[in-house]
Amino acid sequence: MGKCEQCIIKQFNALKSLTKDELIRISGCKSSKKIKKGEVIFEEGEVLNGVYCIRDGICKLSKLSENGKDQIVKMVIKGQLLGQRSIISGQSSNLQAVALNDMEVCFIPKNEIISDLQRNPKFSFDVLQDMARDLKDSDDIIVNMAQKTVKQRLAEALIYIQENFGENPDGTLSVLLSREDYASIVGTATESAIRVLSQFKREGLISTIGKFIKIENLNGLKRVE
Amino acid sequence: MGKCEQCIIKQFNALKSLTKDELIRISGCKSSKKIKKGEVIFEEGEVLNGVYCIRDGICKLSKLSENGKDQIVKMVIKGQLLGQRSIISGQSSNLQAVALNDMEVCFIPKNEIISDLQRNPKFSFDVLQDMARDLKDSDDIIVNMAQKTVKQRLAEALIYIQENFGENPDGTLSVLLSREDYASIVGTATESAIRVLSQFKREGLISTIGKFIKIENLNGLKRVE
DNA sequence: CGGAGTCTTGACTGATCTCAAATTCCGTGG
DNA sequence: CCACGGAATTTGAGATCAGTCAAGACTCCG
Repeated sequence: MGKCEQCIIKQFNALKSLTKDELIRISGCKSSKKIKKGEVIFEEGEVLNGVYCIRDGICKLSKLSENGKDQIVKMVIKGQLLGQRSIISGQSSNLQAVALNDMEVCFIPKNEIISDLQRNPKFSFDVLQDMARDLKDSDDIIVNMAQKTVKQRLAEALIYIQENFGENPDGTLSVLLSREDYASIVGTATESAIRVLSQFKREGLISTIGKFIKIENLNGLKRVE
Repeated sequence: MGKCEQCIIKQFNALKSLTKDELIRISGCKSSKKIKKGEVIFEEGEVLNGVYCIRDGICKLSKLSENGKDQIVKMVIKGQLLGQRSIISGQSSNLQAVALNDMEVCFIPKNEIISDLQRNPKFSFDVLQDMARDLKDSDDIIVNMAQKTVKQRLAEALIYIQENFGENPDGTLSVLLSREDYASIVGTATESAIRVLSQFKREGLISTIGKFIKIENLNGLKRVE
């Protein structure tokens, strides 16, 4: 099992602010896990006993709305922490986490994290900054959901995915999402998402290679109204 | 000018976790301010030099969307802190703050807050918990915006306002909002908000006393589909 | 008694949802 | 290697929801 002190992944999240001693202690009680595509990491309402440090892969965080549809609220990627919010607030998770591809994660028990939060102000401030960023992102999403059309939201989602999750050698988006996932991100019916994607394709804004989507005209997508 | 050490308002926010010495220091450099209804506390994009502790009144936090409409993201009430997110992330504010009624606030300079955050883990953890709660609220709002109808969202907004901001002796909602404000909360056109409110009134779910709204049938509102 | 601003209602248009019916894709078993 | 069945995707058509524009009513204030 790897050692946290030497793990490069921590550079990308708040764990980098822990001291060497703290990392060694965490290293001793963490557990590594492999999670397969489609597997549930935790359920909505589940009490989390720790946080996950994502070493590889991507997962979606979603919430079931009263009308029975899933809404994807956030996607978490390699390098980031998962479950911090629930651990900090002490509440059960308000979201479900599902792997979007094969993942490798390290599970760090709740007590370790909490005690570091209360003892290491630098670490705690770092987590605070992460959450401040998340909060700003959420505000933006709220405004988009409330004020923009499905077409605009889908265009922005595609751009966001390309910019944040990267692309394959052939230029296609590296994250493979079903049409239903796209609909869940945008907050619309699956058929509506499909229709808009078809339209983008007809207009030459995107193309498809197998099941993968490739952005052909970034500026065009940005200008969608 | 009042002393923070003795101020009861701090019971309701993270400032309660500061030590007596820290409070005395803050008390020495804070400034009290009165803000009139409708006045702008800070603009979107403005760099904040501190946080506001709200001693009395309510304000709305909104963001201008690209289509020119304001979206209210959150309302902040007596007892809560305003501007923490921007101070922590070090970014300019992503929201505009406008007083919804006459307010009394204390302004605490940025440096004081930051230094306390970095030195007092209990305070820092408290702020962390506040933000964790805000984040959960935001998730819920995203799902509602994406999946619920205008009618449902407006019904929930009315219930939220009653539960969180209280009511006048005659049972009307104590916060007086314009129809445009309601539309901005729900994320819809002013006319749509008006129409739905009229409908609620016809159906006996709410009534109006002057410009004030009174909830007549709470269960009815909860059952709106 | 005028505005100016807010509120209300009507009529129309466009966006989105839903239900239904093809069509394509893909893994499994023969 | 191919046929088959189920799932995902695509398209169509009609119904519903919500946005826009326009006009009139109401309120507040000087």
